[in-house]
Amino acid sequence: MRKNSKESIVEAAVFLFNTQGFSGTSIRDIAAKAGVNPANIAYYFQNKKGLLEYCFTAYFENYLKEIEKGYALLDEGAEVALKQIVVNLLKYQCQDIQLTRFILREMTLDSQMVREVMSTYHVKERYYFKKVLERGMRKKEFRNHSVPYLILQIKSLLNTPFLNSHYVHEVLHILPHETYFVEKYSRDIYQWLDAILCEPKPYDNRRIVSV
Amino acid sequence: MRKNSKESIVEAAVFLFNTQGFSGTSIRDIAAKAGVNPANIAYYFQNKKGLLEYCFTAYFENYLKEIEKGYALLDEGAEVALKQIVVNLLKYQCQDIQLTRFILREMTLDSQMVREVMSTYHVKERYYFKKVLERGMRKKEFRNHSVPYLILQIKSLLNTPFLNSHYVHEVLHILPHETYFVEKYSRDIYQWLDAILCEPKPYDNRRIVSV
Amino acid sequence: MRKNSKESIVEAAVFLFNTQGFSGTSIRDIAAKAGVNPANIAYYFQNKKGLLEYCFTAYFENYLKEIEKGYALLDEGAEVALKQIVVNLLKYQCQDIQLTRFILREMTLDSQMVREVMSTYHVKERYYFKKVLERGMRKKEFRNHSVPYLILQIKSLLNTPFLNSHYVHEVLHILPHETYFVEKYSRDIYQWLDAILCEPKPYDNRRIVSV
Amino acid sequence: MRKNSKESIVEAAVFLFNTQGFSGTSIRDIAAKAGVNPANIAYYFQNKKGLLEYCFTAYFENYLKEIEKGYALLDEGAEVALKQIVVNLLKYQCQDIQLTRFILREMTLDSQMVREVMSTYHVKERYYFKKVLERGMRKKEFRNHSVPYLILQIKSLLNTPFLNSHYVHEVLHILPHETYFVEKYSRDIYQWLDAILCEPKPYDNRRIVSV
DNA sequence: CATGAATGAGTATTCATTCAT
DNA sequence: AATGAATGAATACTCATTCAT
Repeated sequence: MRKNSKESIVEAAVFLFNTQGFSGTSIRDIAAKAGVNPANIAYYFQNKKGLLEYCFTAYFENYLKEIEKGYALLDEGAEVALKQIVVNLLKYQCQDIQLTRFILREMTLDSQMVREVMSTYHVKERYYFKKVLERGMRKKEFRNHSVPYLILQIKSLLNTPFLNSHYVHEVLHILPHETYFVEKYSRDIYQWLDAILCEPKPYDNRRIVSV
Repeated sequence: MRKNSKESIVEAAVFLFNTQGFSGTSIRDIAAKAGVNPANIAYYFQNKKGLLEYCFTAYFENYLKEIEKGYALLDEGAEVALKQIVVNLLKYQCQDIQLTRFILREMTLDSQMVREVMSTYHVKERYYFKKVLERGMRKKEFRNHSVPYLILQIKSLLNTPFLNSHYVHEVLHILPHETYFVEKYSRDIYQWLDAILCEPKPYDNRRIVSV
Repeated sequence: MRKNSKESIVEAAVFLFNTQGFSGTSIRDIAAKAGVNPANIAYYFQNKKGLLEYCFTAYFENYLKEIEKGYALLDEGAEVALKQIVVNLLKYQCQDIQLTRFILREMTLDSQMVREVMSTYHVKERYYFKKVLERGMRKKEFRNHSVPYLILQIKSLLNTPFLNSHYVHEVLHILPHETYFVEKYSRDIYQWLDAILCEPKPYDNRRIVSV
Repeated sequence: MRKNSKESIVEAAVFLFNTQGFSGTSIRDIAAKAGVNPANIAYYFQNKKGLLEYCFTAYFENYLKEIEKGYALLDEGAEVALKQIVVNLLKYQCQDIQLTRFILREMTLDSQMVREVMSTYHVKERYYFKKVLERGMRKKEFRNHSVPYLILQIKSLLNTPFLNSHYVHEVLHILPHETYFVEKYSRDIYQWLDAILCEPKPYDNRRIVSV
């Protein structure tokens, strides 16, 4: 019926996974919303788990790329690289808030897949953050701090607006999907980095490309 | 036959909801783990949703109390109150990390219950935070800032270690359930508050009761 | 709680059996409506089937008595006896329309209990009707007719208003619980008996006691 | 795999509903008797209630048609039409005694569905009966009588043999499914109509088509 | 590519009943 | 006499999945 069955399935799945959770969503719900036959999902993704894996892989592959794009600037300074990573991830997660929220939520479970994702993507992510932070500290750009605790705090600030987008919208009246949000919120995180991490120096944030 | 059927049901439920999610956990799983008959769950909690509501209510009632205990110190200064709220919530969430993780995750869905919780507990929570922050700004204790964005960041830092306790443990090797964690992490948050929020002044954090 | 638990249980049971059927009614529904503990029903009636049997027995014992009261008039003539039986049964079934409807409906099933009731009460009932009809025919009071078909028609007319009391009320706007109904309806049945069964003779229906 | 799953489900359902009642019959019983998977019932009829509705609709749609076929003869006289309706309904109900008994029994409950059926089919049925009876009275074919009471009696005579087919068979030894029954019983009802309703005149019942 | 039919295993829930108190 | 706790079995229903077409 539809032009692009596969695409419309993913679209419907992300929407429903996002609002009801993975376990709370049935393949028939997805098929109904996508306007396709349930058996079609098995055809494209083997089974429900395959559809989940498809979403995870797509998300984290590109997620890592965004980190690597910032990490590539490490030679220009740890601060530059770190701030670029931050803004890249913010933007990336803004692109598809529904998918982001769903992935981040699912990552809080204790499943086989979560363990696999953590042992690959998250370990790589930690590697990049660690490299940047340690280099900053070694070069006296950054003050000394516990690296894991810094990563924890950076990730806290990066993920919460998306994971709790409903709360953020309804209670705080902040709209994370608007372009203004990235600008404002990245400035807040920069401020936190400047205050907590960076040695005081006359530095402006102009170098961070914001595209 | 069992001494405390009701209690053991809740215990098993929290554990399983935590690891598998609410929808991913069957009433039979819970009953099996608790060593009771599945029908007993209906007897005590009416249905699965009732068991969920029981957990939510218990959690948020006490959650609010912790905030209110800090808020009561407002006359001694906004900073004192805010830091007390922070450490209280950290400790409270540490008490039962499993329950906390499960509740925080479930709050990222778009269910009827989530809407209800947000419109009561979260709105009250925002009220207290707002009062403290605005009072701090009015009295020149705090610098001027966007209140919603401040709340967003405070909640980010407070929740993430628990929501992502698995990641925090496996990837960052931080153990949120150890007493050391609260000490270390609350100091990090205080540092952030001092740097971002508080007007520079010779102030020590000794006033914050850490019990 | 209640003064008379047993009585209030039966009352509630009859009401619910009547509206929802026996299988469609749960012991908890009954207990709730009667304001007693479900275990109490087992105490009084052993089990759900016992409660049913109690209703059946009470109903049919008195049902038969009403027939026998009419049958006792056989020496005064078959017509007198038959009409007395008719009016007695009409009145009896009017007394507790709810119970009557429920019993009559349940008698249309193929259960063990139904077979037992039929092989005792209904066989006796048929015996009395047959005796009266055959005597009427022998004495030339009645025209010759098929006895079973006559019984079938008499029972049709006697039971339908109660079995279908809802239809009778809502669609035909006849109210079988009003005293007027017995008067009017028994006259209709007499008219049918006179026309179909009785040999033409100057006879009035005054002899039939209407108490 | 089966040739006619849907048909065999309905067949099994009618048999079991007839003997045990709707509430007393489980979907598993039906599936077992029909030799299909229980989930198949949900596939075809959505749920148990859907299966019930299917039976009701099928029954009453055709039931009304039989009435209308007789009503179409009204121009040939009220008596002709009425007797044709009677014989049509008798035959129709004989066709599937099991379904008829089950439907008639279920109509004695106070459910939502019963109310709906009554407010559509039964109201239409009453309309046709009323039209025929009033026309007969107006044209002096019939004596004056209470229309609702006449309808009540006609329906009594028409339904009871089927509703109580078990009793009729076991106690009275009348076999309503044999062709002889319709002939004999319709003659009895005609006799009743002639005696009670029709003005005395030399009329024979030969006009009523008995096919 | 796509689908309607079908299924076995699983879901939450309700049931009548039991029993210690 | 009466009840709260507890249970095993049964309930209707939903699930992801398979497969012939």
